[in-house]
Amino acid sequence: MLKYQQIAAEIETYIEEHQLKQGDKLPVLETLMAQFEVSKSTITKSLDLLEQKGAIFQLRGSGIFVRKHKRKGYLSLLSNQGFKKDLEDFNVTSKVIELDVRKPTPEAAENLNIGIDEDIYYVKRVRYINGQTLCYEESYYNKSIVTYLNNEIVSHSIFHYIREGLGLKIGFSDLFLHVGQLTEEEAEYLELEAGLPKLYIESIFHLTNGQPFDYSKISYNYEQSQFVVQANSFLL
Amino acid sequence: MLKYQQIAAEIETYIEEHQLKQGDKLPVLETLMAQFEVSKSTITKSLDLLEQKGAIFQLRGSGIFVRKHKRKGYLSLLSNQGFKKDLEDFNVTSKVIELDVRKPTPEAAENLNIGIDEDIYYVKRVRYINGQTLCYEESYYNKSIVTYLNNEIVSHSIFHYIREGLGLKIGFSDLFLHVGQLTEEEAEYLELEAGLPKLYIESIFHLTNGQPFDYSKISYNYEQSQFVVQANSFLL
DNA sequence: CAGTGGTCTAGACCACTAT
DNA sequence: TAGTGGTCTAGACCACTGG
Repeated sequence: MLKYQQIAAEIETYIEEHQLKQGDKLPVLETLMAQFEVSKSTITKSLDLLEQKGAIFQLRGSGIFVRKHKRKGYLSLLSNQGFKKDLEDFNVTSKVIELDVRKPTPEAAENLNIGIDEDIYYVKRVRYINGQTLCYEESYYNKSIVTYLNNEIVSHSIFHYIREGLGLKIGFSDLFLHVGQLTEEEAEYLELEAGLPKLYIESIFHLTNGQPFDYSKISYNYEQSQFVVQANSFLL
Repeated sequence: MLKYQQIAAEIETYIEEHQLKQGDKLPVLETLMAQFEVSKSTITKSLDLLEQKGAIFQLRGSGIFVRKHKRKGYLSLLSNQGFKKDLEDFNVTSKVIELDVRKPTPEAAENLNIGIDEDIYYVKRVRYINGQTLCYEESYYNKSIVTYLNNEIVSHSIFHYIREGLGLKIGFSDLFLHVGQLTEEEAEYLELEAGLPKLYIESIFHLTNGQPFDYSKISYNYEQSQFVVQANSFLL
């Protein structure tokens, strides 16, 4: 682990363990430099990381302060992390409805940046959190990248398998969010009524080299859909 | 304007003007250093900024590439920018329903970090975008910070006035997002039916020194509620 | 293994905050 | 105006990608 990541992690742990609150002051730069025995730039990089994550804020001429929101139970939506791993703290299970190799829809081909004659894995799932329906999901995986999937893999974490099993490096994603109403089919899978609200997300995941490998359309149970965004500076 | 911001802006303009697409390669670091006559760290900082914004991605050992999503008409939701200024490109107007000085609700006092006996400005508005209803909004401003508001200010951009008129520096915000159903009152103001979906956002805005000055509860017309998140690395 | 991006340093100098 | 964070430099060295 890199120095600046290590230091960021340690500072975060420190804040956690000492139960520091919003506005509490951290040691000044010089102290931190001495304490961690690194140069100013390295400390600065650590602090910038924590600032991005919404853990602290820095005020030139004044100091470094803890930043914290008080509410629990929200999914953190950060531009540099995507949906956080918070979900994994809960018991998430999946029921596989369909899994096969087929040709992509024109829409899927477009988003995966492939021809409509190339193979993809098609996966349809319903996911549950603590026994309640979480989302209904249709996914398309570029088969020339994600070369193999089976029922076992798909009913657990596909992404974990992609990283660990296939050794691929996931880089970044584009998420498109809408609010809408459940269709009959979605409502049935989510055990809700048609016409009720849904959070609908289309996502495209890319490897670190920019190749898209997964295009998914997901409808979330609105009762489970609450998240927090910690925003920083403003260009407004 | 700082060097690294200036350079980032120029690179972004360059991408725009040359209509570069996802995957197009930018010059290597050494070239950029020479071209802008700055040190490596400065270029790196510019590029990191652009990477955060989702404009490029960098691949060690390979190069610097353009990153772009194709869809238009989405509000960009970035952790380091909040809701982007995209909205200002459209014609947004406001109708003020209520505006007065009063005592905060316990909830507002809690979120503004003040006592329930201190004064706040209470504002209720409906906002329109291109003639359609955009959102219904209830806001509480800490009067000891936002010392004056009137109908004229409130029917235009309150934040613009806070920055320019009052000379305050806005630092960061916490947004809490939910999906839900419109109440009778909200539906009436938004010219929709009760029970239809809504995007509901509670937001708390802080000055650069961490003081909260605005607590707002906003219900968005779901037809206007679509946004994009460009996420980067993964801790998953 | 050549090319390229990433980390880290030591230090000069600048800009903002609070008193 | 003292204290504190932010920018920028020049350069050494490291780590990854792809032919």
